[in-house]
Amino acid sequence: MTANVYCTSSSVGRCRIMDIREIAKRAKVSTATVSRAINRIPTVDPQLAKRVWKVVEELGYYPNTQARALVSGKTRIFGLIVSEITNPFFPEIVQSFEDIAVQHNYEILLTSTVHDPKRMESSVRRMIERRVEGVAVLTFGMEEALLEDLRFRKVPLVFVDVGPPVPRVSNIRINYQRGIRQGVQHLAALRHQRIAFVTGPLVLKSAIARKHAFEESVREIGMRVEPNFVVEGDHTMEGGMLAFKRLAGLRSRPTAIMCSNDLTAIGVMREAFDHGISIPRELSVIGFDDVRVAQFIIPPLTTIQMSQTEIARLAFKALLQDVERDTPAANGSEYALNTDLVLRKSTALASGQ
Amino acid sequence: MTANVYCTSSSVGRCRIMDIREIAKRAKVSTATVSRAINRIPTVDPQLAKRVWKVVEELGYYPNTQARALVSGKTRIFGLIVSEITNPFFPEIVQSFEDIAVQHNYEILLTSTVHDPKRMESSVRRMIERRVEGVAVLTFGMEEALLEDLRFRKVPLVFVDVGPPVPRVSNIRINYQRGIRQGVQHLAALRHQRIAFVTGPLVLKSAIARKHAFEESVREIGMRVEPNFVVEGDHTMEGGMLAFKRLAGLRSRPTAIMCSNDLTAIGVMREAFDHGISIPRELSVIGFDDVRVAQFIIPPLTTIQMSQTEIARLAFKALLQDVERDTPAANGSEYALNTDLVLRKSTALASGQ
DNA sequence: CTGTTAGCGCATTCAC
DNA sequence: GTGAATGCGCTAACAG
Repeated sequence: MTANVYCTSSSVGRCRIMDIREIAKRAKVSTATVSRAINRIPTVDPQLAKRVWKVVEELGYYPNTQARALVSGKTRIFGLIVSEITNPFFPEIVQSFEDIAVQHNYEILLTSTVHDPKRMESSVRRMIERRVEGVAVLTFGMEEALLEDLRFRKVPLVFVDVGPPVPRVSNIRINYQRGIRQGVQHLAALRHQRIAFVTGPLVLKSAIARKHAFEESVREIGMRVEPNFVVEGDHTMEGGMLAFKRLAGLRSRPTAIMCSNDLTAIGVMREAFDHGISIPRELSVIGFDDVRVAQFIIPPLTTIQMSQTEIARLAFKALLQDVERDTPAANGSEYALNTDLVLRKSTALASGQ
Repeated sequence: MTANVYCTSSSVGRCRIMDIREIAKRAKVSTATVSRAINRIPTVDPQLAKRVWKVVEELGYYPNTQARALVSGKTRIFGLIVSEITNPFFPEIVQSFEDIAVQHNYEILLTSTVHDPKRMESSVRRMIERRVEGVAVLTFGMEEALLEDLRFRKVPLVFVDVGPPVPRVSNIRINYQRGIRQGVQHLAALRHQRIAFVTGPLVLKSAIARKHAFEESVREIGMRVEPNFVVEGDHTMEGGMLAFKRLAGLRSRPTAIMCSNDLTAIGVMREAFDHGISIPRELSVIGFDDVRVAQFIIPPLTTIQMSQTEIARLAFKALLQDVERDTPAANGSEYALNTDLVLRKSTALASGQ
């Protein structure tokens, strides 16, 4: 394809890109016909359509999406708000989301809040300004105030895990209990009596939910949760290291540690290594998320999987459904997502027994 | 801020968002004045400006960027093409790039090629359709054909590392030699005689450049490169594992392995672990990139750092400069970026000596 | 089935 | 310093 442009003498050194009129002129049809041909409206005469496409190809013409959006009211952009793209949990989702978006001719407006309310606010503003047709919120529990601005504008929303049960908002509910129960029972079966849990930042609903799931799972099997064994982390590797230090300082140390996410687990393992503690021989560790790198660290991390691909798929589906429906839609849809333990090499029989 | 909208009876159940006319009406000024006020044109009467802003705030009005772009010809979008967002090297760049973009009121159109020529092509198409004002290409060496389409449309481009020296294209040249030489000399100082190198995919110019830098550095200190010790990887952890298997199968095994990127190094370490080989006691490993997780794996990875923040900063700067210049710009700018060894715990004295 | 026409929401001429 | 009018590139009525 030769991407031709034509230059007007008036525009010094600046070449005007083709517009629909130029295509129409060269194909000897009206602009309306060009528009129809390009949008593959079936009622257009195949002869003409072919002529149009020929010119389009020859000149490397690409419709101006801004103009298109302006008149049609459809921008074909979905917003994607994540807490931080540098958390390895998110890139997989972004990738999958993009894959699907490309298939559906949608574009993505990706913003991250970096846990900063100001950035959260600006994210929402950017979404509104660009007139996204829907927004997937993957912050796992930040301010719901933001939501109001979007909801008010009737922008379809899908929340992962933490969405409030308000009308017109879809939710992907995650069954934390299932995977975490599997983890706890796995450790119990390995004769661990002293199981610790490093939480995420407890301002996040998802972190609270995981903590509750842990406590519930422990109680289910007739054990009690030692308060000292539940320490707050922040879902970073540094936080995991800090948490381990606190745990290591205890008189009676845990023989197993479950973590609210994989980064935390990696930090815990790293700090344990610095303390000369061998994993899994002296300490069992279980993560959460199953980020890609989890299977490559040493030892490979036993963790609880939450399918990133599936999250992306469901989120996109929810948004697309809302957009394609012409009736305003009474209630958002609800999706459920399971979590499951995946066994690797970071757990073993409790040593002291 | 109360994001008011007004509903017309004609639009059943659908509320019209404010437009500039509605603001003008309520502020009792013309649309031109509203436009000027919003764009902070200094010649507008402060009284009127205040009146306009008051209404804007009250109604939660956000200008329609599509319309704005259409008339001004400026979309305020920069494209960012990466090879794959799931490679932990990129999220940091994306994050930094976004941070800067937000400051400058730019939006990012992020696309990944996933090493697929089709996706590369569609990336370029998406960029053109959305009329981005510039594109940063961080694929480290994919087809340059794509470039033509953009270059032809006079879209400012900045390449990292692999840009051809064509007019109107900026480049961020990376000094691989510097960091890799440091790595090689570090290993030599540790008395390693048998140093292997796991390359990236050799279709990538950046991978070739790293390999050359390695070979050159080895020769510089009077050693020769054992051909068997240079094996091709693919910049993934799986590739690293495979590469190590090949290296482990050699009669005379290397005592140190340098890798073309950190993922490869992590794969190598992982496979070495499976072979019961202890790092760094029996094998020294050096990575490249210094991704965040490198400092948290066990043992912490000695690697060659290439500042992701700096890459993002330079790329954005190059684009912005091109955009703000009104004269078409003869030649793109050239930037240089250094690489440096960062010592951690994955290297040690050669054991067999 | 095709062409003509009228906006989409805004920035930017021009008169005033 | 302000307002009325024009057009950015395209789609959707409508008329033919």
